[in-house]
Amino acid sequence: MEDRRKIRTKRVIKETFLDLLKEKEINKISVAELADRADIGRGTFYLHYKDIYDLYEQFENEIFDQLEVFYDNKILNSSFSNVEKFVELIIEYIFANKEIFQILIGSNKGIQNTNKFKEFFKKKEWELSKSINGEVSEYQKVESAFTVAGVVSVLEEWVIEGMIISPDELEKYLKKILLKF
Amino acid sequence: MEDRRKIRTKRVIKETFLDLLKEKEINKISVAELADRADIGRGTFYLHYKDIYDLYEQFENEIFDQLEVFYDNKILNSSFSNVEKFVELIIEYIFANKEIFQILIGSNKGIQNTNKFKEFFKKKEWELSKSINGEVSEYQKVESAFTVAGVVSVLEEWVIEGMIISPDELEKYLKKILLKF
DNA sequence: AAAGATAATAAACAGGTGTTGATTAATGTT
DNA sequence: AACATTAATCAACACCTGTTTATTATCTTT
Repeated sequence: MEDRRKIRTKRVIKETFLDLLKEKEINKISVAELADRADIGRGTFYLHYKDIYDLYEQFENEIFDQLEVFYDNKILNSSFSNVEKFVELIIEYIFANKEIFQILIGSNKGIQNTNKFKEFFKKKEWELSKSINGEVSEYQKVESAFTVAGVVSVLEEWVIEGMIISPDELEKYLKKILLKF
Repeated sequence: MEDRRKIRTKRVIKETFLDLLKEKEINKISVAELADRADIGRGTFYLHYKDIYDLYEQFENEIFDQLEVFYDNKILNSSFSNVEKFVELIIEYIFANKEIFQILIGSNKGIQNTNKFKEFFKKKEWELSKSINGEVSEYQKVESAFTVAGVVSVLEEWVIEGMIISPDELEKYLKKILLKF
């Protein structure tokens, strides 16, 4: 996967896709229109992606891979790794990349919900709790599902509503809530 | 809206749709196939619904309207109205109608997320908190978004995973969590 | 620089979408 | 029972989908 043509094509597809996402919801975007705008043959699109949603997913995956790299690097240099640190870092990253998250989460509305956010937090939550507890009780599983969904939903609503309150404010609130657990 | 033909047509469409949902995911269901199976003209479908997702939404709305009727009736005969009672009633209702919720939430996976569940809980949560607090602080809003998402997600995962733990067990866990707030 | 590999293309395919207009049939109202 | 309303149907429309085929262009390797 180092052929220049592939790289160029995928790049122009992603760029055009982002432009279109700014204009309309994902379910209104057709492969035909995208290919036309990107000046590639329609069939070429299918050489790289199953359909528009597949393109969306791969795009989303790339963003969250980047988020993970950022998180893992920062957390290594941190003396203590806990949920508080997680909240800090994630909020920092989202705020620094607000445009992309607004497009991603915004277009998410109305359709689709693999919910990468939830998956990501679940994974990190598990990595944290693994190091602490050996066995996990049924109750702990439910509690964990609860907090994960809670944090993710708060973050999502914060982004969707245009980040009206400051990152610091949000961080304070989330930490206060998580103190209860 | 009392024309027998309309009622009959919408009924057969909904029945056929449910059958199809048991067989495949919603994004694999075409209007053509549905119309064919239901023995109606394809154009007739569009007399009643915008597309398959519109049909899904209207169907979902009907289910949640029924849930609301159930809830409101029960809560009236209850001496105290609080989050605990909410949890009890919702779990009872979902469990009593598990087939429909499994199809609804199951087909939800992979696509779509208006999330009627969340909307419903939000609404009820607001009705409850309205009667208690006059002003709502920014923190309270965040806390409320957190608990709503938490409860809904726990319920959804319970349904998707096949309701492995008993309704009583789940109720106990959720109440224990909500005690913290 | 030439050869072999592979990505991009255009054209055609059967099928689906959502809409329209003309026609037929069923329904509610008087 | 006759009439006006309105639902259902059918065929046709332009357009989109996902796949395949043969052909051309562009890359990587040697």
